[in-house]
Amino acid sequence: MKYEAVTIKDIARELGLSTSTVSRALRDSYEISPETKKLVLEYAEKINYRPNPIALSLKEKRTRSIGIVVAEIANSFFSQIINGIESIAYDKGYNVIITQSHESFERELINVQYLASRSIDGLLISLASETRDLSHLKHLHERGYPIVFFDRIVDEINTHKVIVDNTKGGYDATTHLIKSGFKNIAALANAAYLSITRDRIGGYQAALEEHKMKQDPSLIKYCLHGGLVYEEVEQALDSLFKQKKKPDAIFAAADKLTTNCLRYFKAKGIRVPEDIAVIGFSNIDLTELLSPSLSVVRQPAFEMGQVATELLLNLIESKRPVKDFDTRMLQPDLFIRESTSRKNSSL
Amino acid sequence: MKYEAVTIKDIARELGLSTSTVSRALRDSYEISPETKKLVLEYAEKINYRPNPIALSLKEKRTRSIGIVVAEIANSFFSQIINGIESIAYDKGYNVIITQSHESFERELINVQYLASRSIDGLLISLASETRDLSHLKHLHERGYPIVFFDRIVDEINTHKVIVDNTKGGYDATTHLIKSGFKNIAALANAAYLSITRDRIGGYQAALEEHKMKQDPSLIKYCLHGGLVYEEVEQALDSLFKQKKKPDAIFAAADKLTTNCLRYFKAKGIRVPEDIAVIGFSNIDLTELLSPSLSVVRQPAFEMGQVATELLLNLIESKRPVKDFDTRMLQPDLFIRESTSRKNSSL
DNA sequence: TTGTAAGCGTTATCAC
DNA sequence: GTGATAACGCTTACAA
Repeated sequence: MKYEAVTIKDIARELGLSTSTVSRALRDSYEISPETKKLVLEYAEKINYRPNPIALSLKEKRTRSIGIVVAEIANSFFSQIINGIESIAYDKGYNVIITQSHESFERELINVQYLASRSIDGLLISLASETRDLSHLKHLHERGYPIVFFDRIVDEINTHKVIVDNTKGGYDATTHLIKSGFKNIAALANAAYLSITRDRIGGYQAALEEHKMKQDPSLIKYCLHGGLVYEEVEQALDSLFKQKKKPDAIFAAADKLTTNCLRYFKAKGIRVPEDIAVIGFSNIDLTELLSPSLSVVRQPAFEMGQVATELLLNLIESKRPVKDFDTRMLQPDLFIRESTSRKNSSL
Repeated sequence: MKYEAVTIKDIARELGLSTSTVSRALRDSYEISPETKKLVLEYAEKINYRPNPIALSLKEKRTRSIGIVVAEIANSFFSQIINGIESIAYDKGYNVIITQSHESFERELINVQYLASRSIDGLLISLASETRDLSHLKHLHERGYPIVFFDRIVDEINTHKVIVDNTKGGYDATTHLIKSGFKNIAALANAAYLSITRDRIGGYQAALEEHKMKQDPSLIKYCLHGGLVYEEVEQALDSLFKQKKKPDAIFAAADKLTTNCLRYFKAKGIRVPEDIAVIGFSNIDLTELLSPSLSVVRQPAFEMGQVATELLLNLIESKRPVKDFDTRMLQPDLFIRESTSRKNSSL
């Protein structure tokens, strides 16, 4: 069943006016007599006329919409970012179209192409963990299409970017574990080639180095899909715990990695923090309700969404091609709770 | 900076052909000579031509997109529904536009109008808790606009609907509490006029009645925004605990109500389940990691999204106006965990 | 086999 | 103060 909307033509025909008169009356143009305006506005109201944004987009070559690609809206970090994005976008009269990649390159490609071709005016994207080939984004960027990266960024494309200081986050988390007296600190990370992985693990390593702790590469495990599937985390942890020297603490460098880690320990009867301490890079909002309550590095996600959107709208509304691009770095916060507290701490 | 896409005109000009020839060549029409086709396709490929879907939409009066309005994507129930919706929609070649009402009537109105003004072919909606005036949806529905309601539905609009058996969910949860020996069972619900509230509380009351328990209206508290803001829940619980006869168990009839309830108990030092038992109507995926693990009524959210989408696509693709509408009712599941276990149970 | 023209809904420009 | 026309990008009768 096709839904037929009311158009300016319908109004014009009904009132015996031309479409241009109706159009002008609706936009309250000074050229139109008060009587005609009243007539048109009242009739439009009566039949509930709404301008067709598709037609407007075609004409104006802009849609007043921006597109988002994130891995998973079910992830608190991303849903908080989205709320930040919406808060700015709506204010400026832009609508927001949300899509999910589910960490799949193919899905990301489809979404980016759909969004770009649908003539959204600009794109906010955090890459899928599978994504290594960036040509789909490079093409768009080369043609002047406004893109802002957040969270998972890339060096190859020179545009605005918003991230948290991931190196510091990893460093702070690890330093906290070291100072709490843990000796054998493992790390569980997303795909190795992602910017967030590189930086967070970099911070972890820097902390170990600074405290003269020996570095054991076999203590770092990577999950290609960021722990989206439990089995991935299970496998990583299985192999971690099969080693002779078992870790006494673990730094989980992403949301899903953290929760699936906790699931694993619960399933295996491994106690936190008695048998192993856990600190997560996580924005889940139930951390204080977990058992034990969870120590985390938390990102200012809402703010990240806001900043990214402001940068994108700048790009979109700029009159001339933008050459100078910013990379904004926000600060993460460390929240220490029960999951990393050790009674026999050296502190 | 405006992004200028390649059009058929550009190709036509470059190759010295007419736009119609180019159009036909691109769609592999039988009328076009192999040589011309080859020429056009190769050049289109070379300059990375993509048809403008805005123009197509204007022409075809369809967008192959469907719109969603939910209260909050940060709510697991809704994000699971959305995943179900996407799973069907993508399969059928439809794209999905997600919007949030944040339980606000005004925001819902804006979203519905944006979506309906022909950016999408049909609408999937769960009402905002604030929404009492349905005229925005009635208008659309009367003009034949395809709408499917899920979760929070209304009687006044006759179209396809998908819900869970909320009455049974409320009944099962309450019966479980009664059988576990709790005597003074309170209920915390969303806005009173919502379908889900009516049914879930109806089930709660039916269970009390069946077991000849006295019904105390002051044990039922309503939160106008479904517990979206903590203060709302705090206020409800404060007033609940100020009463002389304090509840020994509580049935929290929605996701955010449940988690904010737990937050409140944690803050006040009220132990669960020793001081009060808690059962939630919730799809959060961390229930087993909470302390104590949480008993819940869980909805088949993914499936609900799938069913709703199938119904919507039927409406959209139907050749004639649909007169017969379905209300599909799915079954909720009861998961019993620690938060409702009482040592001195009568069982 | 290819080109011309109309139309989708809207607005800007130019007439009257 | 109002109307006719062209244009946005595309498809499709209808002509040639």
